[in-house]
Amino acid sequence: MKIYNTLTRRLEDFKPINEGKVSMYVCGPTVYNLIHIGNARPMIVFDTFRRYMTYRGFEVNYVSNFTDVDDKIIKAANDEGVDSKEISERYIKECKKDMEGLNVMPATTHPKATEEIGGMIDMIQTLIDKGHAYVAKDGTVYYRTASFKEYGKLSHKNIDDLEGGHRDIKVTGSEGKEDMLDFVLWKPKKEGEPYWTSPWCDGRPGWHIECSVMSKKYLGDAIDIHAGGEDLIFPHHENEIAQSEAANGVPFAHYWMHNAFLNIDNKKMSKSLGNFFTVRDISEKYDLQVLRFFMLSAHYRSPLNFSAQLMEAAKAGLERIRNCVADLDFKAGNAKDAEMSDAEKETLSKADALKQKYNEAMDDDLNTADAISVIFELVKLANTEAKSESSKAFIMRMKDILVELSGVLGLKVTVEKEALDVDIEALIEERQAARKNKDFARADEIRDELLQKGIVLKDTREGVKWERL
RNA sequence: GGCGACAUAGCCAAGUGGUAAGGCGUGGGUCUGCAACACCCUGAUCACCAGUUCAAAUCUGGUUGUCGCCUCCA
Repeated sequence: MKIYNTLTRRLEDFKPINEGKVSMYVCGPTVYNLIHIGNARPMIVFDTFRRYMTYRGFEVNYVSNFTDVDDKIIKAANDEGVDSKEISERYIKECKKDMEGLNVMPATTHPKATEEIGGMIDMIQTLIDKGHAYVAKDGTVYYRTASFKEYGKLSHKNIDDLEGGHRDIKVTGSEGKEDMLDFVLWKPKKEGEPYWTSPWCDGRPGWHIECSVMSKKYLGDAIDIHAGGEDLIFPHHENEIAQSEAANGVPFAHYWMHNAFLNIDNKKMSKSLGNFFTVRDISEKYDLQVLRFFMLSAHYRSPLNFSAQLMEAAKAGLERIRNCVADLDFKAGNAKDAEMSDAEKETLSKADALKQKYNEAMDDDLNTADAISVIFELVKLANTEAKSESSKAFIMRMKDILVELSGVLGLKVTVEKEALDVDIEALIEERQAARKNKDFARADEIRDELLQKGIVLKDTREGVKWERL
């Protein structure tokens, strides 16, 4: 397995700290609103990575946090006149609902920042004790960036550039800082804000310290992979490294993985541009599996553009895979229990070769676009080779491979078969009779009627098939 | 100003030295009462220029263009 490591800027062979195990931390959302489709990209990408590693036999310990204390949450709470906990709990619940729709597996652990304050205070104290942090007059605790020689190693920035940069925007209210680059570990409460008692002042933690602490607690001082959106490289992940390595004395994450951004109609998604979509918005128009398929159709490190047209294309593509699986299912139901023919065995060996190709694609820094193309090659093979006279064993094997490989991508391609209402069945039978009598007007009438009820009929060589819209 | 990414057919997107995967769409055809599904056929010399090489989309240099980070942000 090769992974592109942001730290070294190159593709590296993945070597876990502990044989056969993967410890992985993915920065989760700040829960002040419904998650947007940009939030969904890392969730889907790294969930797919996790599924693949699991598929390849690794035991994956996957931790993803919820940041549930933050300015935006407090603002949302004040706007609504409710407690900030009410806001965060509400949106954690909604986020989990969206994740389910996207078929993103729950993490091994989903820690919440507010439940880890004790650990944060401990780590901040350690940093102060080691001289990596200091307390300002107002009780704010800052990280002493200059004390960490390797600061900038992830984002590959050099500190002089950062300090002497030509940026006009200066951090305001930074009088207590020794250096402009120092960042907050703990800040004093303001009126109406949630707070915790600490040795320095009543207040709350800075954003960066949360992830360092939660990662340490649930995965240990050194972890295999730390992942998130590319915008987090600086300052968030850079600061996490500074905190964790200064406090723990060992390299933090061995591999840093970052997904590129999702754009909307070639522009960065933002509320001000009016091109802002929540996952919930999309779910009203599409099965969220379509969104997942869409996101995996490009490499995770490439910027991906979102548009209505592309969603339609994704929908059609996913439909092609599902049609194939449904078709195999249908044929299997009628197939005879016969020995597999030599031709079938040969086709299966082709399928196995494709499976190998799929693994190679996924091993290559999670090349899901290539992996999907392999699935389409399998679809073509199945559509061409599976016939009504094929053996059941052959058909089932082809189907299993398709379902398995799609499943590793988190794509559900099987359709739940449900019992039809008796009257619907009667209508289908009546229509068949009408067709036999060449009463096509009546036949079409029935088909339209069923369409109204959301049932689509297809007349195939093997008989009538139906599916729900 | 600093750092970085990208530029492949109508659209999306793999491919990082040996004459361009896959999907969507388009057009034509087969199957079907029709429709849908499926199948067959249909498309690019890889932004531009120069160089390295027997050989480049793939390496080097340059040009142009798009974008991201440097500020809360997936």
